[in-house]
Amino acid sequence: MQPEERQQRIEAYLQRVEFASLEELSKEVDASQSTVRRDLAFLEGAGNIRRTHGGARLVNPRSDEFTFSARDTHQLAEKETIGRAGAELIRPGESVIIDAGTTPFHVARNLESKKPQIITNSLPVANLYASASMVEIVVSGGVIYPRLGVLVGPLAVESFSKMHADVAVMGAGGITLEGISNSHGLLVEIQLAMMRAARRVIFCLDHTKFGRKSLSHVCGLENVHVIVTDAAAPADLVQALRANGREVILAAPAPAP
Amino acid sequence: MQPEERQQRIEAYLQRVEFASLEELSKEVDASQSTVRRDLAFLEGAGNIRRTHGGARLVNPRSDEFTFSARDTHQLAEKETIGRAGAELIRPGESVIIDAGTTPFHVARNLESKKPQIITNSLPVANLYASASMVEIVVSGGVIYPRLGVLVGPLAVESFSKMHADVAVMGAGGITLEGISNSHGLLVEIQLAMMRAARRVIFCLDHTKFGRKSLSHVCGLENVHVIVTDAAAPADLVQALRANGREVILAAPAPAP
DNA sequence: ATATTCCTTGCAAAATATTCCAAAATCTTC
DNA sequence: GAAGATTTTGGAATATTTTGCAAGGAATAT
Repeated sequence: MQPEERQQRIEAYLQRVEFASLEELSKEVDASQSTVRRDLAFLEGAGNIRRTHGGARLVNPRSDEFTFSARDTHQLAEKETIGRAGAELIRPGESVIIDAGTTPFHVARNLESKKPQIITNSLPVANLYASASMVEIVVSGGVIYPRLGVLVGPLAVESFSKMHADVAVMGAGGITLEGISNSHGLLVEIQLAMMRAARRVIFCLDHTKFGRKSLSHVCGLENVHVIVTDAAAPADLVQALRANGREVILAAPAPAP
Repeated sequence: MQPEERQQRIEAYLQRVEFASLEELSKEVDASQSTVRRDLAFLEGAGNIRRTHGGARLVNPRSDEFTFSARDTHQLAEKETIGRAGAELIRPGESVIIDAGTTPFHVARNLESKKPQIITNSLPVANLYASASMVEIVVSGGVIYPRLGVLVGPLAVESFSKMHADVAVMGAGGITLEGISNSHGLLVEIQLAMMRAARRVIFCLDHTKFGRKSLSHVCGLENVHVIVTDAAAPADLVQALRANGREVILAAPAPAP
């Protein structure tokens, strides 16, 4: 069997089962585990597959920044790190707009001690503090966009255009020197309304978003005040962003206790 | 079993039961308690789960855990029965306003096959269909009222006053011949807006609400078109309501499967 | 206050991954 | 075609991660 064919079969098989062990795969394509490992390493590089201890799993192409799958181990450590660093930027008692998306979600998680007023269109964020009375949380109206758990539509836009907040904590699908972009056109309008409603705009993006352009252009860099990312962000782009006048914060992993 | 699969199963199991002990979980996934602990620590980091002494619980439960659960558990069967009967009254494709509260929640649960458009200010209801694309869900804006998971405040009222729906499925704290009453004053204004927005108003109340008056008066009976309750409702009051011109439906328990 | 249960930490064993090497297969070049 | 170079493959040795267990300490119950 040709290597290419073998890799295709591995991918096809994972397409069916979502997850498979090494043994399973090596039997499926009739090759040694060493070979399958190499194939998986290659496929992982291509981005469609994710290796884990004991096997490999399909990385759902839809599972981008805005998809809240429970099984979202995508850059989890980085996002949590960014979440902590992002929360540092919020002063106690401020009103904070939290965007949909997993990275802003992690900021929200670390916000409890600041006793902020949170305004959001993200159901996961809303649920986060639905039972904790420390945090006041305002939910925008809107139609639920199925897989994302985000409220969208005119009602959502309208909600934000009537509000004012101290900070907006935003997420996105990509950032370049040309600006911010994200993968869901529906969200652009809402994100713009959020940014208009806030005095300070913080974008939280893990390093994989750097240099990437998603489908829809959101805004240029002039609307962005602070960018929080992790240490693995490409140094050249970070430097260029700083030269452009943006404050870029590289979040350091939590110190070992 | 692979770590990822195990973690998924833990999460799936918690989806079902909302809370589980270490022993329970370790038996469920057939791993040592140490391993389950580690998995839980990881899942907690991901934010979907909260560890407690003796086990773990879901952070954003898919049901009405935070509503009135302690009081509710022994009337669960009745409410489910009422929920089924209430759902019968909805025609396919209608737009339905769902009130906050556990009984309307149970109606919502039985509504999937009708492919309705749901409009609600209840987070539990919103979460119910957040990932199912069969049902379109519109969420009103508002401030989260902590333990109830309801959106309240001017934003919520305003949302409903701008909408029109076929039916409103309502809950309440009590019903007498004088009308409907509710224990949370904050909700009254919103309930009135909901009722104004709908052509048909259905109240779903278990038998314990009959003859009871709660703190705040909501409305007289003239605004109520249908009342759904369970078979244990006091016969005299039911009769009086019917004499008053209300349609009262006594929901019969579901036949054993 | 005592007892029990539960959580954390450190450790050794098992499972899995990585690296290295030789054999087989494939591709170059003549 | 054949000899040699290059790549690919399978296996073995070595690292790393994960798992289960046990001891000590914290939280909860009696």
